[in-house]
Amino acid sequence: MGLAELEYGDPPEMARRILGGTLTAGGVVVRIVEVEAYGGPIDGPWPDPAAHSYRGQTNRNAVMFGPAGRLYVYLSYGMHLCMNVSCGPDGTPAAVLLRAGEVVDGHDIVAARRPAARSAASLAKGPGNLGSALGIGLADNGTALFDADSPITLAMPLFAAYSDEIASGPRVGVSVAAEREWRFWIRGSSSVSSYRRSPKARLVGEPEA
DNA sequence: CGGTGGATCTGA
DNA sequence: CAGATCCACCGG
Repeated sequence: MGLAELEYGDPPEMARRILGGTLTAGGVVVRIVEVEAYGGPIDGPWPDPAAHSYRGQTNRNAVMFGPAGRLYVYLSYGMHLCMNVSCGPDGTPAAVLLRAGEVVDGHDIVAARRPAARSAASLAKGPGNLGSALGIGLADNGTALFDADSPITLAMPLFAAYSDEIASGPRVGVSVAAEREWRFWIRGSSSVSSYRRSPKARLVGEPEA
């Protein structure tokens, strides 16, 4: 069963549902322990100025405007490939950014890809490292994650994490809508990335320095 | 802390 | 077209 067969919730709800799910790609299995929710354009149900889709559809973000359960890959800061799962109905962009995971299988493969990792817990810690751990490329953009024949698949958790196991806070690196607590992680996981507020982050109405 | 790095978007 | 921006990471 994929996202499309479930009833849709708002992006934070979909983000919570994905927590604890497992991503599989080329012999590597990762359990997702940290995510962020992103909405869409100003005239949609979840206006979100921090979302790539906020200013409308472009060639890069087109996947988020399609059906749910597809992988949206983008290049961040010129060097890191980050992964999102589209989670809105077809035509209504919303996405969940996959920020960190615990490597469940394929440690050797990941270790070879991530020589800089200093511990097992940091192999897929942080969105760029997660993409690197799974060997994701821009060519994987658009992959149908709930198609068993896809090279990359996402399995939803059999049981949703209890809400007292999930913590939330402001999104990382987001300079607008910083008051919105749309980042979720599994409390106690050592693979959750360390929080860094965007250097430019301001709450709505907060005066400019 | 600073250096690194490239696709993408915006507005001339 | 050039310039600004961007949902980071690493080493020191």
